[in-house]
Amino acid sequence: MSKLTIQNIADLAGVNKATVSRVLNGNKNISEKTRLKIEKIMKEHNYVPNSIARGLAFNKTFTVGFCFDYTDKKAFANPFFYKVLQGIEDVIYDNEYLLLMMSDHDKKGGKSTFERIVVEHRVDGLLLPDTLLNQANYELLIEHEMPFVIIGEHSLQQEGIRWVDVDNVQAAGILTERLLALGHRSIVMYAGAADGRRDKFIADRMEGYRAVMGQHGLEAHIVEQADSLATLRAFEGGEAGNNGHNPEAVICCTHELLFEMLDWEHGNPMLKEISLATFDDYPMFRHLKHPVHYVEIDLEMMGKQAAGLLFSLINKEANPAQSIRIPTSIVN
Amino acid sequence: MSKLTIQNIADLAGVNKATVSRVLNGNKNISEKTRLKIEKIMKEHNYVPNSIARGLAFNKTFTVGFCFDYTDKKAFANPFFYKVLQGIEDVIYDNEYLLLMMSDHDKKGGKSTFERIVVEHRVDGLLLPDTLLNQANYELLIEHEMPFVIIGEHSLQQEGIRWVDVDNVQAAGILTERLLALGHRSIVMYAGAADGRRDKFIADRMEGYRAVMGQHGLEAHIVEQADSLATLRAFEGGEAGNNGHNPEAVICCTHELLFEMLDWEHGNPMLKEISLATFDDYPMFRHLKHPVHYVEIDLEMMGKQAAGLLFSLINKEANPAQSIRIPTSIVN
DNA sequence: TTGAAAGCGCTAACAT
DNA sequence: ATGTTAGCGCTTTCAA
Repeated sequence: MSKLTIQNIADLAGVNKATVSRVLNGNKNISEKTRLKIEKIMKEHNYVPNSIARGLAFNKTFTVGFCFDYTDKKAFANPFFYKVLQGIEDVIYDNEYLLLMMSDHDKKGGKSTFERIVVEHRVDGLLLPDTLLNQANYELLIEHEMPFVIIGEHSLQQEGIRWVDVDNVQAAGILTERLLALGHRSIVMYAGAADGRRDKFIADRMEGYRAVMGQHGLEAHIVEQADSLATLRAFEGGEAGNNGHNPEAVICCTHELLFEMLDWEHGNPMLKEISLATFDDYPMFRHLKHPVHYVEIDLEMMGKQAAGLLFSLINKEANPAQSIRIPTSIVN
Repeated sequence: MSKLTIQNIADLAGVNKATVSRVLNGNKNISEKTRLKIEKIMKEHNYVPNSIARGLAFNKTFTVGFCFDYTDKKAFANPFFYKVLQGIEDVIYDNEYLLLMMSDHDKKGGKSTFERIVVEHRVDGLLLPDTLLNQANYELLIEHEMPFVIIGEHSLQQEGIRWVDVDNVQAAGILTERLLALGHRSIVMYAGAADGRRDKFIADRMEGYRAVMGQHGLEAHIVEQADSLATLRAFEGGEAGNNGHNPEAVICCTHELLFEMLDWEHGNPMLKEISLATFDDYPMFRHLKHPVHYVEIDLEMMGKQAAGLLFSLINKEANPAQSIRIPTSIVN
């Protein structure tokens, strides 16, 4: 039974519980002799301090929250999610912390889980995807002085928001370079429609693509709406005034767009002639009907950096790192 | 600032903090008048009780743990994981609980996270996959009187272990029925090699398949090891003494086996003639080079049932449900 | 170096 | 119906 309290140990050792507390917290003011005696007794009885009581005294939870977004399938049902998680866990466990996970479920009438966790101070800090940092959540975090780090670059314009993200400009750049190296010249980027403001990560990918195309003296063709290969071609023809041949390569800005395209073109022989490319690996790529080029992202590193940054905020370290951009590499 | 304590509210209301505590906990012994007054003050000041202090007094954490297994990709990188999770969260949040997630990371030297959480009583109950319930973990849970429910049927022989699982016997049965309905007679099950003891869920799938084949007067052909379609055929020929034609349909017991097969047979025209089937949906199935039949599982329900069962254990309800088997249905 | 005592914020007898 | 008081298990002054 782990019902042992610090008082029990103190009694067994014939000392005051304050003394036991001191060995628990590595206090220097204690004789080697009594420290060893107490440690021995703690081992023998498998004593484990009650972390709740500890938390109450310290006013800490020793827990970091990780909020995820069910609606963001991309970030959840694929390796993105768990590789990042693995990185996060690594550093959290190293710090003797635990991970509280939540989705941003709205509860009918009551508070959302996110709100509850912040308001009740159930965690010492929070990691959350950019998609979940809206104005309301932001204000809540600030009001309750809850340290947080965004995973994915935030689109909110507030100063002082720390985030960790893939370097999407660079990623789009090397992806474009790769397609150029394969001999392609007519490279189209399929970006998807922007409802309202364009997502930052898409905008960055567009930028990286444009830059590299420009460097090679080629024209960038970005398609927002499409529903067939023909649409991609038509756009290109209209925009650039060339004679409307098929693109040699298409960069899809998200997996969704890629799969959408594959759905349209199922069985279309023209597809075979086209190089497809996108961002982030996906374990099923090798089983697809069509090969796909993609950039590789060190997601575990991303998780580690995010958690590390969060801890430096939690511990109020002097000069916490600024926001961090993770570079990507191309697969062969 | 959420620095308000119960004492502050008591002072503002001109009552004792015990009275405030009573309205917090819905105690009946309180006049409508003072209750309303206190509630008003709490609202005005956005008072939120400190859940750690609450936990200390109640000796509860108001947190349920969910342990997952990184090594089990099947249970993690696909919808299995998050649909179950969604069900779990639903009932947890309804109960005003929170979800602590962890992987069973072994820490060099120190305790694993699992161990820490159990020993430190950081949660009131635990949900964990069968793959993680080994003898050591089981004993730890019992020793610390930690309520738990297994997701997936356990293979440990201890009595009184509660679990929630898909009815794999039934699932294999209806899958086999479906293939028979398509006119196939030569149906092979590819089960994969059993290293050590055969996983329970595979054994169940084998059983369901055998039963239905038997009912139709057909011979069951279960292949454990294979590395090509030819191997499947050779086995069939050797076993049944027929002339070694290709199977008309192959049921792969896991997604891994299915993908393995697709890898072998990439570009093999024979594959086109064969119906493939497996368990659980997978969002990429429709993009595969080859159509796949599968059974549908109400995973959200599974999560809800598991969490519900756990709560009845945590709350020491009189007659907690026994282990639960979730039926599956076939997709059309 | 060690002990005594107060306090973290809340609940729960026991009084009144 | 409300107040008083003693914990829950730990940390942390302040004394000794």
